Amino acid sequence: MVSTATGRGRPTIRDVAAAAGVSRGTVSRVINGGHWVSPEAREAVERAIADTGYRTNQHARSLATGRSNSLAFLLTEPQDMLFADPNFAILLRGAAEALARRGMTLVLLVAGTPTERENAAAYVADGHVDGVLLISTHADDPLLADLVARGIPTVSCGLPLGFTGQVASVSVDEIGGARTMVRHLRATGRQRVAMVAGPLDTPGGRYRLDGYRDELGADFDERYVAYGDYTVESGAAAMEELLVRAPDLDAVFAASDTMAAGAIATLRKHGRRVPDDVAVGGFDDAGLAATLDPPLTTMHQPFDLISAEMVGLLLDVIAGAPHKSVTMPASLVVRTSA
Amino acid sequence: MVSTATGRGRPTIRDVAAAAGVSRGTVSRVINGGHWVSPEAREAVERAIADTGYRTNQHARSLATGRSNSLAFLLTEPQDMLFADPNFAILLRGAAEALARRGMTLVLLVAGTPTERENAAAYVADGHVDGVLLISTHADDPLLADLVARGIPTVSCGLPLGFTGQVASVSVDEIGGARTMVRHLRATGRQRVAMVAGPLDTPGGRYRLDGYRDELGADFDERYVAYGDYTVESGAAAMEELLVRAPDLDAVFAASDTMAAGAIATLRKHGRRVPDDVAVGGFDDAGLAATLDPPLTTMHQPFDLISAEMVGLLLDVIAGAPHKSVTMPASLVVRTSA
DNA sequence: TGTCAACCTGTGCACGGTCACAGGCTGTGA
DNA sequence: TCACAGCCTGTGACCGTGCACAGGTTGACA
Repeated sequence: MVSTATGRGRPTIRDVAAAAGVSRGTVSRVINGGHWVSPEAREAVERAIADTGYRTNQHARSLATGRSNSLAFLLTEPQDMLFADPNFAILLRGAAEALARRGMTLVLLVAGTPTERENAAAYVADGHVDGVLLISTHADDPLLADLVARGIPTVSCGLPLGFTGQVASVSVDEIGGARTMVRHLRATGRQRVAMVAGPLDTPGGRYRLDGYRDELGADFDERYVAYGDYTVESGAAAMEELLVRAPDLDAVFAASDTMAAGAIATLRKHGRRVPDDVAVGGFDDAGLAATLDPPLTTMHQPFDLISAEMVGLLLDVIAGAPHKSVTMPASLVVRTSA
Repeated sequence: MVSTATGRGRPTIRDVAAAAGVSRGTVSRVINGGHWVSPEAREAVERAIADTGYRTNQHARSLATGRSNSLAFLLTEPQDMLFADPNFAILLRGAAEALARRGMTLVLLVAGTPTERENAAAYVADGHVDGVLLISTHADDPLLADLVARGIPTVSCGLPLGFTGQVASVSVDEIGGARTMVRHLRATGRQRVAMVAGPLDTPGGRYRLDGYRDELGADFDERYVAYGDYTVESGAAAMEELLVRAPDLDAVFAASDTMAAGAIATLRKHGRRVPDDVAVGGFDDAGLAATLDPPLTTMHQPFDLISAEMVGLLLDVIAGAPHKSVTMPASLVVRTSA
């Protein structure tokens, strides 16, 4: 019997109570943990729930409790950089799945333009979601400052440079990953490993360079480093620069796959074969890595694990746990370019 | 003054009413359209809203109205095919933006596994969202049947083959797009245009082939058609088949960019130059189209417009309008391959 | 002057839960 | 026999909004 006692609409907690011969309070107790409820009452309620086909009304529950049972996936990327990368989709999907497993849902918030940012901030501040999964590459994001100031539970994807300790985060081991790649390049016999680094105000720009420097130790030489901004074009330009400053280089570690793609194009233009003359290593294992010519050796970011971890961490923060910063290992994916 | 009259929590409609010297009902009327309310009362309420910093509580509103002010973006792709394509992200982002403009939000629902499908169906049936933006490539999707049976407002992305007329949809002009591509190939002097078609139980498989056939008219020849399943590998295999059956072909129209990528690989393997010996045209303008070697000439799907149109259509359906099917034009993007 | 429509306003109830509190029952120990 | 703790249950208030209804005011018109 899936009809309701009252006859109209979906069965409510009252219908269940009536069917079970108990009060609303008891039904509520059974639904939420069920402490201090006699076995007979619990069984009766559970049967009544099954009989009536009762499902709790989230809107009513949210109104009463103030919680919403959903998290926001907040994107603060003005450009479509993240969007263009299949990894982003993996992150999004992973988060949605991790939430679905807990009976929660994911609300997608896009905050590209200033107007959108305001709306998103208002939406979050209004308590429509219990917390925020923040996806942002920029270190000095004012939106993050806003979230922190309002005390909204937040987990950042990637280390939030200006807010260390103030907000929980999940990030890949940038330094360790960079060191792994440099070690790999040198292990295959390369002597002079150059680097195309990213902007220093992003964690990927800063810490991947740190890892490169750490691994090289005394062999580190400023002339072998050039900078890009994660675009393909900037990688190509940085490579041009390196070929002038350090023409004897025999390997390049790019701080992102996109910049590696640009670097490869430049190398080819100048007649340097990849990987025969110059080995090229990237970072991210973005979608284009496998389809590049030659297929790119790179550091894989475990976005599926990262998103699951972010969800777990955020729920902890919501429950009152202190902020934590979790680091996930990057893994070397050897293809052809190095 | 952004504090509340009662002192605790956020200001409610009562606080606004008190501040404006009117009743709750009048405040409610001002908020919702404001018909039948005197100019003075409206002004007083508006000022009171600004003074108190009042924002309407969606949970309470949803409980009272039964509406949720959000739509679901429902993905029914078992594999990550859609996810791997940046176009998917454009679709998602476009939908989120179109909703944000209306003060609504987008809930992401992933229904890959059977369990996920059930949960998603239950979630939707529970009235957590007002309607569903369905993203599915499979024609006979049981989830769609379920949605239709339950009378849940739905808009499909792409023509839902088994449900013509039963559900609103937004799709690209498959036939017209295919004809445009074939016309382009012939206009550049190609005489024997072959086709790598997709599965006939998908709209892209069926209608792009129809367009190809229509455009060729009397010149259509069954031997010049092979089938794939949208994967790169299947495109490569179909191309092998075509080279055997119709070795004199001088152009290929692939029903997707991924299959075009496979076709190009096969052609190169057999020493046919692209586009010198064989011109290749694709469909979708997927992310990989621009980075293929040579860059792929293809039909661009306007996913940004499609998503906005889907949202508009779904809101119409929710408002009680009859189901409509809207077709958006695909545009030819000429790169190097044809 | 009475009737009536058009306009504006306030009030009570409903939406479907949660939670605090009071109170009943039972068994134990003084 | 009484006090009291431990367990279980029911009730009323409340979360913040929308909506139907009733009623009040005003002006036009017969």
